[in-house]
Amino acid sequence: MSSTAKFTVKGALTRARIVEAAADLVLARGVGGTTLDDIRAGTGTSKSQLFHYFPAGKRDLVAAIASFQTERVLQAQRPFLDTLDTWEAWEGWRDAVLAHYGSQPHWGCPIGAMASELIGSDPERAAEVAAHMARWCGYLRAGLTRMRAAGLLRADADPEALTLAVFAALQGGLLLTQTMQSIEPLRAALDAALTALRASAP
Amino acid sequence: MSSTAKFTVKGALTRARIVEAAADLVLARGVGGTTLDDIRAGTGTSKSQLFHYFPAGKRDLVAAIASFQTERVLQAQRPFLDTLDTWEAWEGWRDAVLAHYGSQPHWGCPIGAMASELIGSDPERAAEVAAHMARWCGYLRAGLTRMRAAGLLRADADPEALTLAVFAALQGGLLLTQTMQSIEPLRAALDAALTALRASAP
DNA sequence: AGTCGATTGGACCGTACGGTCCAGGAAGCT
DNA sequence: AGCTTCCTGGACCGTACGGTCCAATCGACT
Repeated sequence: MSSTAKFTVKGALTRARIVEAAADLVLARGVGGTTLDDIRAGTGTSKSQLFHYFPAGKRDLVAAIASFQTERVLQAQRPFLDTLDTWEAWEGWRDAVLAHYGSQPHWGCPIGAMASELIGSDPERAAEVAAHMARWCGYLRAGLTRMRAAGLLRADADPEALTLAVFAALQGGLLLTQTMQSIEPLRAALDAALTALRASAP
Repeated sequence: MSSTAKFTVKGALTRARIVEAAADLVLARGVGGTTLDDIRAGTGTSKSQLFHYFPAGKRDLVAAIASFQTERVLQAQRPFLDTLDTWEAWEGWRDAVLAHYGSQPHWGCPIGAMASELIGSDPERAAEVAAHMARWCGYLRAGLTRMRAAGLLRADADPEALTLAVFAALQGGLLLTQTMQSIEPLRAALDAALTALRASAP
């Protein structure tokens, strides 16, 4: 919410610069591992600017980063994400996900890692991140629901459970991607998830 | 390594008490969210004891916790983990995993969450945790390899890829378990993974 | 009993980090 | 131009936290 309200163009630009640079730092070193001074140095700004654009300090900044990363990752999955109505779309989606995460400067999922880290230290922010993840899941579930309605999935298939399975495979694949420094786990996880999905075809 | 060497029985006991209590705290609040004072208070010990039993301080303690949690979680999967040679064993394993994580006081995987958090702040410790995860994976891969040899999996099945897929489903399911405060994601993820596994049967 | 190391308590220290404050520009508006 | 609001720099502060130190006590062994 909010976004560019109450800032001039210049201000909004500076704010955006901070969020983007901070997002990269947090992706690389985690929320707890990134200090405001790191961000200040990495963006060529000053402490007061950070608190000018994010009055609640690190909390606000973290929330902004979560939104930013969510938009970025959802965008990378388009146009497939909105039209997961066919098996071809799912294949395209899988490829888009692999391409996006394969091209990132760092491994792992910005959203999943933040959620996992924050849940123990800042439940409120963690809930926000969880909401973003739920939104993401919503696209998958919507596609599966439409596919079932169209007869591409058996009537007894459970879109909710299948959604969770695919999303879990995605998140788990990304976690392993991080620890193993390789894209293979993600590929294997997604392939298996799609195989499981197809097992629910009539 | 090391373990009870150079400590008396009483000392080893205290050390174990510290590790166990600290493991719970770290599981609940993350590594960065748990201070040495928290641990001191939570175990009724003193600062000097922490450094007596873990000379390198938090780093040593974290490493000990990782080992402890790994043993605990591997133990919970036995005896299935050692004999993943049949489909029945895999079903049993799935149930054991669900039962173990369902009975924990907190959601999420102690190992996966630590790996994800540490990778950005303490690469050395993260590598240790990753090694534990690799050991865990080894059991899955060994089972799948034996199954292929026994003809329960097609000759063109890739045990390595299937291992990654199952383990990713497990870790991803646990991550969602954490953010959604429910065991369902884990159940759905494991069911889908086993479905994908069965798709590689002759 | 006496000795020596293992064990424990807890005061203390240095610093890194989140956050505050204020003063000095830019930039928009009339 | 003059006023007001936004923007920026950077010194400063309080404290939380990892880590150190030393003295007191316990306990195993001779």
